[in-house]
Amino acid sequence: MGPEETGMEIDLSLKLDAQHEERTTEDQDDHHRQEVGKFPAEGKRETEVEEEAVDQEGHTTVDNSVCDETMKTEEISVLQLEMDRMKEENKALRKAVEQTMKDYYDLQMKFSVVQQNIQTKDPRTFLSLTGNNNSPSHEAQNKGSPRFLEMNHQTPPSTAQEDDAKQRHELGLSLTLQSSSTSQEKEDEYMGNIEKKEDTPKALITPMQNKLQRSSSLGGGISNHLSSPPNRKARVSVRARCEAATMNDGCQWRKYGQKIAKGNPCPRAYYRCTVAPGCPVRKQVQRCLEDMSILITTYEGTHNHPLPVGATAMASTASAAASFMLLDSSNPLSSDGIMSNFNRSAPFPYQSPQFINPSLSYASNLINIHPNDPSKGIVLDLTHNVNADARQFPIASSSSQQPSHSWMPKPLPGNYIGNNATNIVSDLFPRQLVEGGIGPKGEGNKLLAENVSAIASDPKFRVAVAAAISSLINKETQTTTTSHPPMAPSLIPTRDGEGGGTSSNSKNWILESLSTGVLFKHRLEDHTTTVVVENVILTNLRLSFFFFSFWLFPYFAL
DNA sequence: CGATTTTGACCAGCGC
DNA sequence: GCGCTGGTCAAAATCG
Repeated sequence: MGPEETGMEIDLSLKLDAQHEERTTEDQDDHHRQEVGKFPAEGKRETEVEEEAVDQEGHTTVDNSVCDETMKTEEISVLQLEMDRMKEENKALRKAVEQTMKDYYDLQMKFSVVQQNIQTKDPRTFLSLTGNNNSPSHEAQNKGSPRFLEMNHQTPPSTAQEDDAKQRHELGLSLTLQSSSTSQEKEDEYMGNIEKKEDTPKALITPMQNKLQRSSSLGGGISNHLSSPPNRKARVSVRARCEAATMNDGCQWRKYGQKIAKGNPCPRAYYRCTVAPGCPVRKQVQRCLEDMSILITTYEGTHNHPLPVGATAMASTASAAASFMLLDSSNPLSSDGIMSNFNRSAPFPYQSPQFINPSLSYASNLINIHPNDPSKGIVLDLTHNVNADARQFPIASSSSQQPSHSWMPKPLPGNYIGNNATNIVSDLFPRQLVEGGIGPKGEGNKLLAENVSAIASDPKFRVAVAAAISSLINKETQTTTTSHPPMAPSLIPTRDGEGGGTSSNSKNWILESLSTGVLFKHRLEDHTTTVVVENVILTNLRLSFFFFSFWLFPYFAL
């Protein structure tokens, strides 16, 4: 598995070989000494032997026995020479291996020192997806020196296709390293760092890979590449406006306790999952002190059962968020290389989002690691209302370099989460390209704006995206073209009577699954708008699934 | 009557 | 060691 193991294997085999060779050599030497007992010196050189033979020949009469003996001696000498040469070679190899091992351990030491330095600098981490944080509360939370988890899209599109499999393989490898480390020491170290009051038996915690696979079997499917993380409880807080006592997330919960927590007069309720007996998942529900309409739900743990359809997305989100937690560099795990691998192999859609487009402030309001206590996990903030605050659709266009459109014309009253979801979609696919067969620039912009608005509000687009992501995640990479995106009416809510059949605008979505992404073609009267969702999905299935489920979650939650 | 909720008791972790 | 706090347990109450 790991380099350590490989190294050990090599080392071991060579040592065995060496021992074997040495022993054989010694045996043969002994044998040689016994057979050719009259040679006084060990390892006598061939010339010397020959000389001696000649000397003997010169002084004795030709005798058959002597002749045989001489031939034998020559043969043995040749063998001995061969053995000497092999010994030398073996010595050199052993030196090389020792040097390699030494270098490896040196590097390992240096690496851990570097990791320690990084960790001691600032334990606070803020995970930002898109841009600046406009929320005052968030600004306050982010005071100090938060360390940004930059997940840049560093792979150029041209090489992305080629590197894709490699990258995923690499990611998988790094995760495998984590989950199946043979080093008991590392495991102990890790177990000491994770929540010490883990009351769930290890065996009960389902590896995320299995879980995601199960989830995907319900929600559209995800293939492999998701290696099991170590047994760490996922902990995700969701802030959402909700009038009811608890958010409907699709799972069955049973209340088992209630407490008045310090600092908040609203009681905190404790629930456990009752979908399957022994399911370790818990959730805590508490109203926000500042705004009683906000319900803070904290999920913890991993389901040990297939999820009800409605719960799939949320649970997947929790799982994926948990995997984000693993990327938190304050986490001991990341010191083993997940993060470095992740940075290398899992490019994030935005190039240093904080500095590229400050207006892309949305998702940073949505997802962050608990600012005061990273151990509390990830906070998904779904409470922000959507207003037309110049939220931009991050696209490039053939007719306009910087199109600026409000994403959704009107927020749906009382449906904050749904609106957010819509925006999430825009943030999820930042590399979308819209190529319109549009005329002059000004007019083009206008048309483009209309198109984009239409696209944004088209439930079919969501269906198409969902189907595409499902199929991609589910794949066996489909290279064939699928016309008319498969409908998933149960997943995507219809709005204003739309959905299901022909949409009101006679929109026609064509979905093509490309090796580098997904292509959506949309015919609106005489233009065809093409939306390409590139690479974002393919490059990192974990991220993609997180986004995917995050995007769909609000539909289930309502 | 079984499932669920309520609620006081209990326990463990943590800081002083 | 003690007190505080968060989390869980389990018996009683309630609900459908």
